[in-house]
Amino acid sequence: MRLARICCLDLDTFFVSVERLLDPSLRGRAVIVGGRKGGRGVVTSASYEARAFGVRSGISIRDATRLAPHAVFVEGHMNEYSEYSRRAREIVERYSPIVVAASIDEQYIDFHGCESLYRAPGDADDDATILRVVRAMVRAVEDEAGLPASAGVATSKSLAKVACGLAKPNGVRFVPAGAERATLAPLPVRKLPGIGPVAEQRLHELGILTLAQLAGASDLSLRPIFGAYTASIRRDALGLGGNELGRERPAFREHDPRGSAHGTISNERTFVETNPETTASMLSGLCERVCSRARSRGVRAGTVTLRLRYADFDTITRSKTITPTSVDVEVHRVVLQLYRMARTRPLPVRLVGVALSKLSLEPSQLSLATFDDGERRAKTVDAVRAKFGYDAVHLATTVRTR
DNA sequence: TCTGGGGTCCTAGGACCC
DNA sequence: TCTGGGGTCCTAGGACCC
Repeated sequence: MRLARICCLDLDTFFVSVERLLDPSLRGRAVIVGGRKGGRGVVTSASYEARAFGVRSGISIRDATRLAPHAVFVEGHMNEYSEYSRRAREIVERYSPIVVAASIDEQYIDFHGCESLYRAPGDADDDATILRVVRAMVRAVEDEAGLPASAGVATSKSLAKVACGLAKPNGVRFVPAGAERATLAPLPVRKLPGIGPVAEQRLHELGILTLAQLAGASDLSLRPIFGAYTASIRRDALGLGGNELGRERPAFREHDPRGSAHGTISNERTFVETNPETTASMLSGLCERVCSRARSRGVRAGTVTLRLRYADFDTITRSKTITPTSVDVEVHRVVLQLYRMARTRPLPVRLVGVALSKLSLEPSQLSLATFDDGERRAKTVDAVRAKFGYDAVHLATTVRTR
């Protein structure tokens, strides 16, 4: 028997909320996080007052400036966001032991089996119990961490997220077992997680506008759009998706002492290329950054990828499989090699990026003898940085520009 | 919508091996 | 020298999410 026990909790306009905690004078005003007024970059979070003027996450700061010139523009405080995210999570963990962070402002909570723990005389049934508890949890996040939140509760992870979207702002939406299909049917296809602008466009071309139409479409018509996802997209459109919470996002386990060999470590920078030296220095700095992060996670990279975006936005990647390493100079050597291969057009670049993947765990920290000279040098750099800060040491090829 | 930065996962062709 | 077919790895690109 499926029960509505999966909860998606999302912090409303999270970055804006934190900025308002740091500076209470921002309350009630149009606030846009992402960059200085009129500058480069995109909006990462906009208050509802700013949204009233058409400002959305993802649009350029320039456009946001045009739409809402009266708004307060802030660049953002990433370290504070992580700290507040952690606080919200601690509160949520009091309500269920099964919590998975999907991003800095979104968590999934499994309440299966929690009914008897929370049952109270006034509750009409177990659903009522869970709904009451979720409301209390949302209130606690708001009261104790100062962060307004919304929540959706449903039988599957996908529908819980959709329900959370319907609950915004600052609400709770409960979709009981049996009501899944009716809840999803009238919604535009774009509301379903996994359907982005490209799939939306292609579905529209087929005359498929709602999730009811999507659920009824033939496999043959959906295959070219969703490929391997076809079956799961259809299940989600019917509200029959799975109730597993999935993996914790690795970005939140950077300093996990156990280490995680999963995923990718990447850094990229958009900049104005004034001369070849700026680009060379940028690449060197990115290599240092990703390698430092790899070492802090206790992993080595088996693949190095260079990413390069030209001024016309054409983006290419070049990658190379290597003997696993986390040593800056070794990664840097490969990156320069890839850069020489990739940089073929006579156009300025606007972005460079370095990614490490095919990660493998380092041997035990105790056996220092297993590290080669490069690795021992890198560990010394890490020790110096731990004491004096990241910028205390750099490769000679990384020229400080700030 | 003239477009930041961090990720995940899928596709598809070619190399290489058996 | 030409002929299969399958498996796996590597590489490049792209959709999507927050």
